[in-house]
Amino acid sequence: MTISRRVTLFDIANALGISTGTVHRALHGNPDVNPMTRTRVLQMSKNMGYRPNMVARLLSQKKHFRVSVNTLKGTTSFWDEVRSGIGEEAQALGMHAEDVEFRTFPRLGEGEEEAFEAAMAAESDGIILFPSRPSSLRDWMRRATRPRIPVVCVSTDAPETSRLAAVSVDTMASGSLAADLMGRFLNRKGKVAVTLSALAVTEHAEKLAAFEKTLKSLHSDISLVDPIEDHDVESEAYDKCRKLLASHPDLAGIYVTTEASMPVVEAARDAQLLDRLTIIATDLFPAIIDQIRDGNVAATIYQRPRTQGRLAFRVLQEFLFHGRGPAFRVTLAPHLIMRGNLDFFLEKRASSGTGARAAAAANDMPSDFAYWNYD
Amino acid sequence: MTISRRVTLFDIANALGISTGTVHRALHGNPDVNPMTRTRVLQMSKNMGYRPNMVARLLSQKKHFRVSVNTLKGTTSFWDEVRSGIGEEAQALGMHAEDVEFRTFPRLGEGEEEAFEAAMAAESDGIILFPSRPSSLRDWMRRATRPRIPVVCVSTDAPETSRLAAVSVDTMASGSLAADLMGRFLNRKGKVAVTLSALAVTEHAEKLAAFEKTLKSLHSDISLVDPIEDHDVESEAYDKCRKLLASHPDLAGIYVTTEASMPVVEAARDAQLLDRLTIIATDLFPAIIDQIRDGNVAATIYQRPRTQGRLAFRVLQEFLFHGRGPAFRVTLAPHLIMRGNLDFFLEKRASSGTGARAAAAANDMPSDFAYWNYD
DNA sequence: TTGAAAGCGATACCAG
DNA sequence: CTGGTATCGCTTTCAA
Repeated sequence: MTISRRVTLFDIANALGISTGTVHRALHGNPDVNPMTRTRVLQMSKNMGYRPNMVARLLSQKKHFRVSVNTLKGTTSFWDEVRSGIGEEAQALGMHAEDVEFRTFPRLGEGEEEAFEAAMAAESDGIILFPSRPSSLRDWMRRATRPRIPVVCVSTDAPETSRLAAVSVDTMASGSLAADLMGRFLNRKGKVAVTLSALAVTEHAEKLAAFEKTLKSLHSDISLVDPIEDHDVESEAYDKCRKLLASHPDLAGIYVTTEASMPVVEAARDAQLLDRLTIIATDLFPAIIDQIRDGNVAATIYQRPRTQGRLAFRVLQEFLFHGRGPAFRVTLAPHLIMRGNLDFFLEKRASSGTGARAAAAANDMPSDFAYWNYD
Repeated sequence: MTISRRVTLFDIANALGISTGTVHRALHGNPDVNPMTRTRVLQMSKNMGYRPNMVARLLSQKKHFRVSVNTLKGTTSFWDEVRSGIGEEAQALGMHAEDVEFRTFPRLGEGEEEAFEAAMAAESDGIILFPSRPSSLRDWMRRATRPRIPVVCVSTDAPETSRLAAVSVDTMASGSLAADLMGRFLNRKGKVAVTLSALAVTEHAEKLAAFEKTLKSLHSDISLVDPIEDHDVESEAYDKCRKLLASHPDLAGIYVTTEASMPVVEAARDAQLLDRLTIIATDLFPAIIDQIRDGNVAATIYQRPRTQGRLAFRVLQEFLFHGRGPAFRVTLAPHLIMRGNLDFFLEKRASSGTGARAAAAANDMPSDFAYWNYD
């Protein structure tokens, strides 16, 4: 049996001898429809295997959403990548530049609220944001002018807010992978430490927990000292690391769960311990590249910011267009980058922006070659 | 300056006092248009910042493409994953099940041509296929009834054919990562081997080359013996491995670039060398899971078949809808799976199919929650 | 509670 | 070469 043409609203209406308007209303649970006709429509729709044509739906709804992207200013390449992932997906889905408004704030917790309120004031239909201070976000969201504006968190979750979803790396997988690698690199013995921003940050606590658990179960001869909290302050990270190395001169490895691996490297270098230490870092940024090349950092766990951005946008637009969700937590498997495969990542990343832009310039048309650079 | 409404074809036509038809033709390089009007249109379109509405375009084109997916039968979970990735993306993009026809062939080079011709006979608008015998594919494509049917290769490329694109893992990154890991796991010394299907297969040759190169540059004290070609025959892999282990009893590691890691494990076990050997495998399938759990396989380089499928579909549909391409080679960074993070991958994979299906069942509506399971 | 009809923004065909 | 118009499938008034 071959179904040649797709079944449309019209087909159902026709088969039932009613109008497409009624079919539409029945299918969408509109209260003003005779229960009798509703069941008949539902039945027929099922029989005929009706599936709505999303494209037609979008066109007729002529929805032009405006989304605000509130993230940290771009010195850290992480957020540049996130933004470019969002931009790519927005283009691929045919959104215009005017529809995506980027608002940045300079530092953790600084200007974040202003950005949020600017987004509300601009009547954004949805917000993608980095909740640098989850607890404050909670407050803003509660007393927001429009209470149910969909918010998607990137990189970090903001628990107990009414956010639509949170997109982040799979923290458990990250911590576990780091632990297993560490164990192997150290020949299954030695003493290791973990640094993180704060135990109160869910993601970091999870990485630590996973790291610890995997170490215990797979490499039980490796011992773990107390975690270091740097509170996102470079000097604190450095100082605490120096102290750590002083009190544990036999330390064999450090797993840095945040981007703050440079202070750790520097502390190790200043303590003359750098070459005895196996460092597993997180993410990719200019300064760490050389450290990987020089062999000071054994590996880094790449959280794929571009893909995080892309997913965040998809989740949001899925909700905006189809009302689907919430998707609570969307997690992403991290990539492992070592000296061996470092260059391939750098290449991929470099070709990315330009590739798409070149294509766009060539035909003077919007490009959605986003998939070129899928990582 | 705030642009309130999107500029449409009609706006341009209006501003110029001409019709939308002419604007459309001018914008699309139609030869039958006065060069004078064309430049005026192009100019105006640029000034007004026109960008086509993809949704409207799709609807008006009302193209119902039929694509054929020709892959290896599903005992290997690899191809099941590829197919499900294709299916997910097809759904997400609003295609119906009838529009994607899966044709499978039982073994390498067996029934492949029949599948290809069936696809042609069925008047498919595009084909996604695994070119198990690239050279034969070349012939079929040359004497195909319809000469320019777009073909996207998955997993392996078929060079010198007029294929639209090939989607595969980044072979260089894979080989390099394997090499660096191997070096670290072995403390930078020892003798290692590589197994592959055949040197004639580009992808395998590339993995080997990258492995060798990275070994040389990063771990020069590790020596590499001649590669083993198993020609996709399990017994050949086993036999050659036994021979290898007999002649090199001091072998410290093996990098298996193909899915055929079980014969290697068995050969090593039968030679009583399994626990002295560090094996780095490729991909994830039922049998290997236990080997990873038991510590017989140190790590596996996962080629993300589901994502390969997804990308293959996107490339094809991009071409079908917008005439874009070719994209020659689309590569994907591999994932590293070890004992530590194995369970997270299994979980992700498990929740995938069911998650989407559950959601679909729940609202009795098509689901495109593909992003749940982005890996 | 239902039907009829007007869009949404592009494509494509037919006249002129 | 260009204008006019039907069309794609769905949503959304406006009457009845």
